[in-house]
Amino acid sequence: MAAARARSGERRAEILRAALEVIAERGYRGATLGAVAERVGLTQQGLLHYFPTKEALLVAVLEERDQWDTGGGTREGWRLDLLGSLVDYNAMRPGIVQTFSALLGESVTEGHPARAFFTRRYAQVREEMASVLRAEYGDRLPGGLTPEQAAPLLTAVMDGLQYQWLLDPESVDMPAAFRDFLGLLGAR
Amino acid sequence: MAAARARSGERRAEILRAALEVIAERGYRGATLGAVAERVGLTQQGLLHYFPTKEALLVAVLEERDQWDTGGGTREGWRLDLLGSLVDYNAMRPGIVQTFSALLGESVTEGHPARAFFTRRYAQVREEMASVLRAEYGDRLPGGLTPEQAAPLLTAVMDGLQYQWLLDPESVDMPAAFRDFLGLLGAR
DNA sequence: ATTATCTATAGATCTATAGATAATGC
DNA sequence: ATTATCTATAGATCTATAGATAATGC
Repeated sequence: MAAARARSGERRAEILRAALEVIAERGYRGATLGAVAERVGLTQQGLLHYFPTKEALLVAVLEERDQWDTGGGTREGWRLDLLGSLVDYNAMRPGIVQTFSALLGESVTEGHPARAFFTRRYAQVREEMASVLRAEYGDRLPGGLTPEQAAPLLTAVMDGLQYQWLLDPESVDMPAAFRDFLGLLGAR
Repeated sequence: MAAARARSGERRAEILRAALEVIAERGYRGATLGAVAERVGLTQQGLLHYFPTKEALLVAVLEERDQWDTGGGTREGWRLDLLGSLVDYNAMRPGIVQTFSALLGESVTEGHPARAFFTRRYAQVREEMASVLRAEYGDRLPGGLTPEQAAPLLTAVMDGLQYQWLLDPESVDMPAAFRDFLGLLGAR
């Protein structure tokens, strides 16, 4: 069959895309291998040929998502004014934001396979944020905080706004609110 | 049996406590009626005598939790300096925070029974926060934002810090970080 | 009578394993 | 040979319904 001509790498990418959608809709625990398989025209058992367990599929989704989040590059090179644009960009991708937010919420439950991933990720994001802030402002921001104090707040605002926005996009202007916060950090 | 002497109201309260624990550990979708029942020494079918469906149990948990969150009273009467204490208090109740955070995360998925609850709740919390801020500062906070601009940020910081703290309590001093943020809002 | 619980069980799912079959690449 | 898929199926669960039994409150 012509469709079967797709190389293995493409098939895996298709599956990851489908998994991202299904997780956005139902979370990881609520997602089923069957639902993901159906979206790519495979049986559930056919899908297990590419990812041997449901957990392996989640891990692959997380690894890919972490790259997307940084726009392909590292967060290392970021500048503060790019953060606002990142939030603009996220506001155009509700599906991705929803996958991420659903997984973050689930990850605090016991034995969740994404827990270690998120713990590690946040430690890293806080460090990178602090370093971006230090590059911009030095050891003390105009608002009075140190980069290390501001970093967890910056991260918290991004995540917290995402939930409010996902639940009620009409009422919450996520990018504007985030810029308000950036203004607060940088106001002298 | 002596244990059977507990009145129906007490039994329901026991079940709600157990449900809160199980949801903290596994989320709503991951929680099973059997696990909740076991904790109160009932069979799964016995539990369904008190709450006819799993969803009815969740709704009851949410209603009770919303009261706890306000410390028993309304949020209406709050003053800004009490918010810091609320976060101190939350830092002593990781189980409750975890239940709440797990449900919030799940609630953005499709058809989740807590979704309407959270949407309503956040609209209300933003209004109440704005009104607290207006009572304290008038139409413009020292940091330069209006109460309506600051309210979603305040809410976002609380929620976002909770996730970072649940994932890594050693690395995140949630109450201190929240006070840093309050300082930012109120700094002239 | 009503309330509290239990046993039995139907009816749905879900993940993962086993093993067959067909196509692809040497 | 290896890769891609499929059918069959084992083995676990899970929610919810039906109906019995025992205790409680009039």
